[in-house]
Amino acid sequence: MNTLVKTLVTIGQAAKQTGLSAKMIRYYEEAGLLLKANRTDAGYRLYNSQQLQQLGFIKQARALGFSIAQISSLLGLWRDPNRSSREVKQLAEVHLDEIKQKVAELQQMQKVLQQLADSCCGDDQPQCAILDGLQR
Amino acid sequence: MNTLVKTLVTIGQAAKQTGLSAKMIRYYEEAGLLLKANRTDAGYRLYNSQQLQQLGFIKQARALGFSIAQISSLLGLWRDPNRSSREVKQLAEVHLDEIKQKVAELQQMQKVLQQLADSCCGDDQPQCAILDGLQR
DNA sequence: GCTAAAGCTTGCCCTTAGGGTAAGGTCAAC
DNA sequence: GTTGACCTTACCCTAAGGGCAAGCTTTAGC
Repeated sequence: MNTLVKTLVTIGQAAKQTGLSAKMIRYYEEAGLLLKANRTDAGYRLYNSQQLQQLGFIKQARALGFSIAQISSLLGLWRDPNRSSREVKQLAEVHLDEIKQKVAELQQMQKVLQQLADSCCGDDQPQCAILDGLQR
Repeated sequence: MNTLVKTLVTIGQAAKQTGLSAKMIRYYEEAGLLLKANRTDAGYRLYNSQQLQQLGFIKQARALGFSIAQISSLLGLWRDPNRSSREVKQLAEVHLDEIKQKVAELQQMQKVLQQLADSCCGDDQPQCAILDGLQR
């Protein structure tokens, strides 16, 4: 028994282990985030532990709202031993600004909508402050 | 001169007056928010002031983040003299909850990402807390 | 050894709310 | 009469996958 044998798993196993769907994994490969996976003679994709780790990286990055394009850049830096953390931080801060922007927009919507809702009686009458507010 | 003549405008004029694009107006018509617009003999769409008002309504609602489907419901209530403001308020509060949900998700992302960025030196070295955090 | 179920493959259409472009008809000004 | 601005429909594109179908492979049970 060779302990150096890499344990290879099919896409379904990889999905289970990473918490992604098989569809996502194929999509990430097609999008160029992952190198083309090795295949069995029958054409089944096989993943080793390093590739599983990459998939985990992608999952975490997606969970933080990074786009596929941004993750592509992040992975490039991740793999690059000559990277500077400055580059990574720049990418992160660009995304952070995007998030802050979206939060601000949504909060503005929320504020206006809340005001409209608060001034609407919500009773049986047709008169409605929300509709009036939208008509303006 | 008949002051009752309805002033009709083409789609380009309607776009200018409402701040929408002609493409949006056609899209809203196709999506069923608007009745099919009247046409000139040449097939140009024509809008009267009531239709312009509806377009304004749609624009306000979109600005508050309502989806096309939600706006369809809102317009239905708007046109219905027998509506109750309760129904309108319910729709608004559903959407308000969606917004609050999104804000919460984004703020959670923001928080985590900010922590990672704060712990990243952002210098010339390859060691990077952000990449480490994503790898986890 | 046979068969059924589960797993894998590719390919296609669907989602939101429009943007972009093309090919062609129409209108107004010069 | 022609040029330029405006209008029409039709088609493809976006982001990040989900869902489904048809067909091949592997595995489990008998």
